[in-house]
Amino acid sequence: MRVSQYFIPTLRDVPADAELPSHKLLLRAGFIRQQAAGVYAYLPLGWRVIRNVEQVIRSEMDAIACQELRLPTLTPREMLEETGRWDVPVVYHLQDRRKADFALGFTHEEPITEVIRHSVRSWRQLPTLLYQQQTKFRDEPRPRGGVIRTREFIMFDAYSFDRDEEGMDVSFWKFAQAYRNVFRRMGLPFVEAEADGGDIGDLDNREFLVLTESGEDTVLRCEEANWAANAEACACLPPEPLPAPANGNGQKPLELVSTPGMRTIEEVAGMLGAAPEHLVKTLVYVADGTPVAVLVRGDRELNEIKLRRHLKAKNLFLADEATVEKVTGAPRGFAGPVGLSGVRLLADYEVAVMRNFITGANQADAHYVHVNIDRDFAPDEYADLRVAVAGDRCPVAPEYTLTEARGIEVGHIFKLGTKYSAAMGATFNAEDGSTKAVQMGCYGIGNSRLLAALVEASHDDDGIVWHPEIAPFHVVIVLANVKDEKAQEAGTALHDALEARGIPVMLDDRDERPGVKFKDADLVGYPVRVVIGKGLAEGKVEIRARRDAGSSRDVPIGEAETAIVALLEELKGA
RNA sequence: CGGGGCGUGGCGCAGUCGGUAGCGCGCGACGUUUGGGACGUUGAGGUCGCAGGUUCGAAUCCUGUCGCCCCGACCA
Repeated sequence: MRVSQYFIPTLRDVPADAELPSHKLLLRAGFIRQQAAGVYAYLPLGWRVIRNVEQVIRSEMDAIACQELRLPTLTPREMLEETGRWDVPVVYHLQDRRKADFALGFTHEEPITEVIRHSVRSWRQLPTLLYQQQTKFRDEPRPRGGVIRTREFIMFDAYSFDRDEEGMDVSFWKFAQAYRNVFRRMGLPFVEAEADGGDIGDLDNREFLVLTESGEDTVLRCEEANWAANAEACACLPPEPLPAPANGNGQKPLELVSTPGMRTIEEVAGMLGAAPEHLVKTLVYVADGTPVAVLVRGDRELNEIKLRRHLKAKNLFLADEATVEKVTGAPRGFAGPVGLSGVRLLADYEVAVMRNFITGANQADAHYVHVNIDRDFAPDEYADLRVAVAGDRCPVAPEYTLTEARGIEVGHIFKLGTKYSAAMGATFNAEDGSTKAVQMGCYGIGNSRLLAALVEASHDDDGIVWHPEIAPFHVVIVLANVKDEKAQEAGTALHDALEARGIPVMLDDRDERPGVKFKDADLVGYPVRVVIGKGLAEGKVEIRARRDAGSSRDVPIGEAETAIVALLEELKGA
C-alpha cells in the first residue's frame, strides 16, 4: 500500500474537545472522527485495528470451540419484556411502519436465548459456546473520552450454555483463559479483578482492566497475593478490636455541643478540632420505600452496592431532606444514632471499634461528642458497608495492604445461571429424563473501547506505538526524497517483497519533506520504520522500532527484508 | 439530570463602549527546497450553531433553543 493513495487525514493541531491522550492521538493520527456525542466513524486505519482485534479474538475463540454467529440488531419488544428489560434506561426504542416496537441491541442475552430455546432439546447438545462481534447501542447518560464510552460501539459478546453449574463453571474459566490470551497477544498490560455484576447477574464475575491514569474505574490491588478488585466490589475486612485502655473502658461522658450550621464532616471536624475519622456519619437511605439509617466512619465513603446487597433492596437511594427530618427529627447534617428509633440501624464494621466519637444529635445545630456504642446506642447489625481504599488490608491475604490504581474496563465475564433461561423457557431434557433450565454465562469485550485502551497503554509524546499484532500496518518505508529514482526503486522492491510475505506494509511515496513523513510515521505508530535516504549511496537503509528511537541501525539493502522480519518477530514477542 | 465551559473558513484561535470578519496551520497553482511538521508569490474558502428580539445598523446586546466538552449522578 502507498501512503499517497491511502486515506490518512492526520492533524497538526489537536481538536479542542479531546482531552485524553488516546482521544487526541486517534483523532490526530486519522483513526477516528466524531459524528455526534458518543458516535464515531472509524477511518481506514482505525478500522484495520478494529479488524485486527476481531481477528485475535476470533482465533482465541476457535481455540475453545466457541463459534461465531450474527444476531439481529433489531430486538422485538416482546423478547425484552420476557426478561423485564424493555424499559432499561439505556435502551434505544423505535417503531416500524406498523407501529411494532423494537429496541436497538444493547446486549444480546435475549436474542441468543431465543435461538437456543428453539434449537436445544437434549443434554447431548450441551455445552454450546457462541459469540458475535457487532455494534451495540446504549443511550449513555454521558459519553466520554473519545471512544472509551460511546453510545454506539463495537463489542464482542459471547454466551455459554451448559447442562449444570459445574459445566457453567468450566465454560466460565475457559473464557477467562481465552481473555488472558487475547490481551497478552496484543501486548496489553491488564489486571483481572473481582467486580460487581450489576444487574446482569450477581453470581461470579470477573473484570479485565487496563491500568491507566485516565481509567473510569478504581482498582484495588494486592501485588503480593496477585489479587485485585474493582473498588465498588472490594470487600473490607472487619478491623482488629482496639486494645483495652489501661484505665477501665476509657469512655468519657456523653456531651452535647452546639454546632450551629455545621453540617458536613469537614465543618464539624474543623469546628471541634477533631480528625474526620473520629466522627461517625449517619446516612439515611430509602430501601424499597423503607428508610434505614447507616453509620460509617467520618472519613469513609458508604458503598451503595454493598448496602443494596446487604438489604437485598431493588431500589435504593439517599433520603431527601423531608424524609431525613421525619426519621431523625433534625435537618440534614445533624442525624445521629443516639436516641434514634423506629428505623433499622446498620453500622459498618469499622464503627464497632470506635470509642468516644462524634455524631449528630438529631437536633438542629448540635452534635454529641464522646459517643460510645452500647452505652449510648446499639446498632441493629454490623456489616461491610464502606468503600475500600488504598491501605486497607487485602481481603485474601490480610498480612498485605492494598494499593489503588485507575483502570479502563475492557472485558467482563459473568456467570448467569438460569436467570435468562428460566425467564425465557430455555430448557432441555437432562440425562435423567428431567427438564432443566440451561445454565448460562455471558462474556463481553469492548472492541472499540479496546482501541482507546491500547493507545492509552502504549504511546509517547510523538504518537501511538502499536504492537504488531494489532497495528494497522507493520512497516512503513519512508522515501526521504521521492525524486531520487534509485531510492524509489529500492523502496518499491522492498515494499513488494514484504507484501509478498503477507506483511502489511506502507510505502510513504508522498512528495513531502522528510520531516513531515517522520512525524506522520511516529504519529500513526507503525511498529517498524524503514528509511531509504542518504545511506542508499553506500547501499544501506535505516531500520528502527517505533518504540525505541535508539534501536535505529543501518543495514545493507540486501539484508533489509530479513532484518525487518526478525525485528517484527522480536516486537511480537516482547 | 445537577454543576462548569465552549460554539466564528477543514483544524487551532483572535475579534464586547454595536458600524458589515481576521490570524496561524491546512488546501489549490507556480517556483525554489528535500533526513524531523521548508520558503516565496498567488488563489480559493465563513448565512459568525439556530430562531426570535432591540437598533438606522448585531459575531458583539437581550430572550429562547440546539449542539459539543469536562466534573458529578448514572453506566444491563
